[in-house]
Amino acid sequence: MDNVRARFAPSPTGSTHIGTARTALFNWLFARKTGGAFVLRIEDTDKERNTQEALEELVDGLKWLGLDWDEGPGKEGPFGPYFQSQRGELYQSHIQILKDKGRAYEKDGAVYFKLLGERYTEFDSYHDAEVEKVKTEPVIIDDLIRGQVTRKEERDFVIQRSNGDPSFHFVNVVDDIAMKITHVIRGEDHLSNTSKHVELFKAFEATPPKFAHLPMILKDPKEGKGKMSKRDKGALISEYRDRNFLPEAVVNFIALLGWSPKDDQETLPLDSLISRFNLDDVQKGGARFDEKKMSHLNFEYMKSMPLSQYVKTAKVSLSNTGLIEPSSDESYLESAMKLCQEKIDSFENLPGFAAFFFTDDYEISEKAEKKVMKKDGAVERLAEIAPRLSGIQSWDESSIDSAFNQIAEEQGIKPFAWYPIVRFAVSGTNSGPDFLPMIETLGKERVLKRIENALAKYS
RNA sequence: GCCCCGUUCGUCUAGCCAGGCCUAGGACACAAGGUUUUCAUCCUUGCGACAGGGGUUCGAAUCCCCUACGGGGUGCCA
Repeated sequence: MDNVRARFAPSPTGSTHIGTARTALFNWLFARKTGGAFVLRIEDTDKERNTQEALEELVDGLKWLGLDWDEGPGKEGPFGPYFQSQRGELYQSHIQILKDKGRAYEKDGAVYFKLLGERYTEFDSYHDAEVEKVKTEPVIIDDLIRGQVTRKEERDFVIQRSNGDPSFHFVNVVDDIAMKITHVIRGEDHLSNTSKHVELFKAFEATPPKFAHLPMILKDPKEGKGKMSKRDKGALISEYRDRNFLPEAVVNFIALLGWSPKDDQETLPLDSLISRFNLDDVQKGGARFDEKKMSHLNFEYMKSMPLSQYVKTAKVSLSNTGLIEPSSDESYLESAMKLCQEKIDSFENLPGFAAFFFTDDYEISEKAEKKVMKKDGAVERLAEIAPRLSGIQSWDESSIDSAFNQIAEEQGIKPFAWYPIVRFAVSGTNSGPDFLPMIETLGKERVLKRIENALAKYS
């Protein structure tokens, strides 16, 4: 395939939806895969609904996901401008072309596209009125995912609204022609409209591009019926950014919604996605969003991050919650994060998981308290281990280990008898990072201090 | 209503176009067990699907038809 030109043509009317992001991703992947161009075109013809904030969010979102464009806002190319609101002249001249050909006419102040064929009127129950219809030749939509789809348009449609704005169907086609778009990859919700577009391409004597209609992303049935909407949980990509999900994981996840690499490989970073992506492998049926799988993928990426980068990202969520200062001890932070990295699946949960490393004001789990401290002998265990730990000269994992082993041996029981109690005393919970390294990292002073406090509280 | 598209484990999917290798594979989730008995990690095992009915065929998840169900469209929204 030479000279592939794919485009992503969103209209900035609200927050960026996960389905919108996937459409962008698939276009981008296809362009990168084929060595073609990825064009970002802003369809802002609906003046009432478009906002600057929505545009910024869209652009930020694409950048965050790592999707760059070859032509578009901020990156002018030979077919600009890339805002439809700035292409009025082109549309006007094309309205005129259709009028000159006798394929457009005015009615009620709007301009309609005129279909070819025998006209008749019929009662239409959906519109609850007599409407004029046209017996047109069937239109064949060449769809890379669904094969050939045949449809008929039977009513003239508006190409310019009475307020002077050209309509979506019209600008879409005019720009696809003008920008020499070869492949139109978009949601299945456009499939039924595509016959309108093909009629328009034909009227302009242009070859229609190849189409690929992506399956819809459906709502969780618990949330209702239909396609996922912006109000649904997990629907907005800004949500993932705000929750500190890794963009690589989000991209990977949405790529797997409707597409599969055909083997058991699932953790696919952007460059693997490019090399393996293929439009033929896109699923036809709708997909449902699964937050658990999203988290799983996020965890995979979190585990494989280099520690230095993990720490960098962790700092953001830790300082947002006030747990660390910019001046905090870097090496302490690093060893604490090393223990967290293998345990938790999102940076969102990090503050809750790791708070005790950074503050004495961490949360005490009542459940853990009941389970661990309310047992007979717990306080005694804590009291007898304190002097042993206090006696350790060089505070490292193996010394701590032998302190526990020693007392265990003397009493003829296993060292694990002490673990949960000490863990609770120093962290307020019965779960967390691996025990010994955690104790080492916390440091002798903190550990002893907290055991002392616990003793005072529970004695 | 009409038109178009779809339907494999709870979920994402492999297999379908080129029918036998499918007693339908993987992942997430879930459950049980294990990991020198923290644990949200890790490992093992388990659970679990071809929407239904007809046909074609020696043979169908794969091809055809019907039904059911789901989705989309039917706007001077995109």
